[in-house]
Amino acid sequence: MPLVKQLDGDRNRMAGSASHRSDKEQVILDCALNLLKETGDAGLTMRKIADCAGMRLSNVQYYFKSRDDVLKAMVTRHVEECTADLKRLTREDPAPTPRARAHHLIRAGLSHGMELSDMCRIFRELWAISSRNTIVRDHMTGYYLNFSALMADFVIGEDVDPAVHDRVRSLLLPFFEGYSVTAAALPLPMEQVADMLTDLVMSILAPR
Amino acid sequence: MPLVKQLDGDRNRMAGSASHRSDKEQVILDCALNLLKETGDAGLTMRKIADCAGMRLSNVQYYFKSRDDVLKAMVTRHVEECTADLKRLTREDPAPTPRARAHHLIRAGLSHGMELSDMCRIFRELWAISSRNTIVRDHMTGYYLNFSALMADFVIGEDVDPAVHDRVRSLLLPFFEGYSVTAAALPLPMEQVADMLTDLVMSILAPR
DNA sequence: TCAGAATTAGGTCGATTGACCTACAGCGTC
DNA sequence: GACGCTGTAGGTCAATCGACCTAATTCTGA
Repeated sequence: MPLVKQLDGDRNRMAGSASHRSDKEQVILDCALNLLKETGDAGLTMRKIADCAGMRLSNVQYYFKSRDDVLKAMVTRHVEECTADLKRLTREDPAPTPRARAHHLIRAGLSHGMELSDMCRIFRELWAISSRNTIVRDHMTGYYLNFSALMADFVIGEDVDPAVHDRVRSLLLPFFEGYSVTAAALPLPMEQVADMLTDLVMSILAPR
Repeated sequence: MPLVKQLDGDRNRMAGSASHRSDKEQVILDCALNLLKETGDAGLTMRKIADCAGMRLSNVQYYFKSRDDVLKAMVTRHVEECTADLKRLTREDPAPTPRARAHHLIRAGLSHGMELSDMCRIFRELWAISSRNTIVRDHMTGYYLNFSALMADFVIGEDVDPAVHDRVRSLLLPFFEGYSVTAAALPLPMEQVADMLTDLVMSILAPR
């Protein structure tokens, strides 16, 4: 049941992901993420985390000796999960053509922003925090680098012209993130935006 | 630099020396915006505002009776200034072709995000706050509606096919906002992203 | 079985916060 | 000269914060 930190280092060595941390640590990070989403950076306090997790303040501080440690671990886990979500999506859809794959990916990406999902709320907080926190900023940048490459791989494969690959990444990543904060102010419904963006991706793949 | 708030009705107040009040209010809002940018929502406190503005806490509270009132006034003023900036930009550039105007606008828009400008830092904070604050969210949505329409007007004029107008807005606005948080993770330098985005806008104007 | 490590309980501490309050100076008006 | 309003000063208040501390308790491995 318990077994905590000694194993942490061991597991983390392997291929850099998905380490099994203790149950309590997971509960703490769950609560921290939830609090960040609901109340923002200012509302994310050690006491509220303890309250939400059903433990004492000192116990939370036993697992994470400072608030900043909670933040770091929380961000690390969150971006890993987002990456895993994308990988799952790309494995699920066997669409045969680049256009079909692009459209499927784009619809999924935009629908997150459309509904102001939990994920988007969390990212808004992380963007703000990353303005002032180098560690969070580095995690975000690394996540985006990986995420955008995975998207382009899915849509057009990995062995096409690298310049085309780069352009697809440089279109999809900013657009997805920006859509999540501007969706409510756009004149077109999501479906039409998705169609337009799909067309734009295709125009990159086959320039006139 | 200021010139924004004059129109809000403070002038035609009965008591004399009404401009005194306006001046102090502006100083307070300047300090609040600066604090938001530097220290985030959590670091924006009434006492720090007073400290920065060189007045007593009670004096700040005389002009804005609660922290939330400061926030509202600050956001109102900020989005007004950003809109004025865009209008200035569109008036300055007399480029004759849609492509030249689009490129000029895009270069300006992306360069903000590229350098993590003050404006971008503030918007990151506002996005986070707007997840939990209806008033801020409404101000942001209104700003984006107006801003994206101004951009499309500038690039293609106001009397083209409304569907084309809507598509240009729906491409530029999300991309600009998203670029400001993903620029560091994109494989292409800003210039190439600007060229690509310009091409994409033109492909919307003249579909094959 | 039992020493020591892992975990939990229950505080204390100084610092900071927003809201609120009273006092008072300067001013124009009645 | 009394009054009312604006603006400023200075302070109180309960609430909350992160960090830290000590002691008890539970678990584990030799």
